[in-house]
Amino acid sequence: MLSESVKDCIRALIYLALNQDKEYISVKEIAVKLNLPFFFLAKNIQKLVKEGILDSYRGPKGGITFKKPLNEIRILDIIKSIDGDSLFRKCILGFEECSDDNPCAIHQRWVPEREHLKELFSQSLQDIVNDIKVGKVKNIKL
Amino acid sequence: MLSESVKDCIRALIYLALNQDKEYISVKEIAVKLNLPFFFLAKNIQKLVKEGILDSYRGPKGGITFKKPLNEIRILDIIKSIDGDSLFRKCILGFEECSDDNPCAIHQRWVPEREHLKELFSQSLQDIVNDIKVGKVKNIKL
DNA sequence: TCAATTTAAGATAATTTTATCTTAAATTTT
DNA sequence: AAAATTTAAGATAAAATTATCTTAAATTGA
Repeated sequence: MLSESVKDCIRALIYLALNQDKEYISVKEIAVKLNLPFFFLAKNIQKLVKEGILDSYRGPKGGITFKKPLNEIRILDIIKSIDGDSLFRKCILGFEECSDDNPCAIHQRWVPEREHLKELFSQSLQDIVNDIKVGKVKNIKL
Repeated sequence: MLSESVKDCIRALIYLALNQDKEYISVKEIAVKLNLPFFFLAKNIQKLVKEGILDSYRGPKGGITFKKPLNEIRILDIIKSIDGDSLFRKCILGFEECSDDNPCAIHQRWVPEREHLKELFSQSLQDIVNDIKVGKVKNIKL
């Protein structure tokens, strides 16, 4: 469903969102705290920097921080930046051209589900942070 | 979402379901008609034979046929046979242990969606064939 | 029986994804 | 200025997925 890269990045950004007090947080710290492979995470984080979701700063005291407010960063944006948007756009059976007029055998049942998925991932980091901070969800895994 | 193998198999089985008049249909015929790579399809079809979804018969006039009635073969069964059931069972962020008591940050929102997906794929080949034969869906791509 | 056809099984190869490493550049602290 | 820290970029490697091929076994029909 989601690639390893995306999963890592989502976790990293939730961690970052929950620790926004400091100016910059190093990728190293995130990798250690979340037990993620540093080099792999660093490479994927770079993509989010290029996409304009994160800002980065080198040197000691350097690290990454958000470039946008949390409520403007959706899980969907993270997924699109890393994996692309094919999951929310393409035919479930892989047909290049599959539409209402020219549907695959599952099209009419799949399209609403696809929209449903898109909605789910439209939750923002702010939404997630709220769930956690309000205590709606406890013993959260990061 | 779904592997190439699964997509090919679903398409192949829908084709098979729509052409059940003959006793056996060769994998070759399906591969040609659906423009699928023969060797790849043949290998994956073998798994469905082993899973008890299909029967096969060698030699000229040989091929494959269903081992169960169409209403007992769900898309879910095809997916499980080829890709496994992790999509419908595992945590969206990849945590091995993620439950209501010990959830990841997206758990509570993901679980209902996962159930929704499972329901979608619980449609049987018979359901799909009905949609097509009743003319509910036209210009279908196979 | 023999040739043709078709699945069975597994070896091999190509591609993509995931993971790791190396070097460089920027920045801070001493 | 020098040392330490951290991201940047891209090379390299490992693993998983996808694709192809080869040989064998079974079956049919001439």
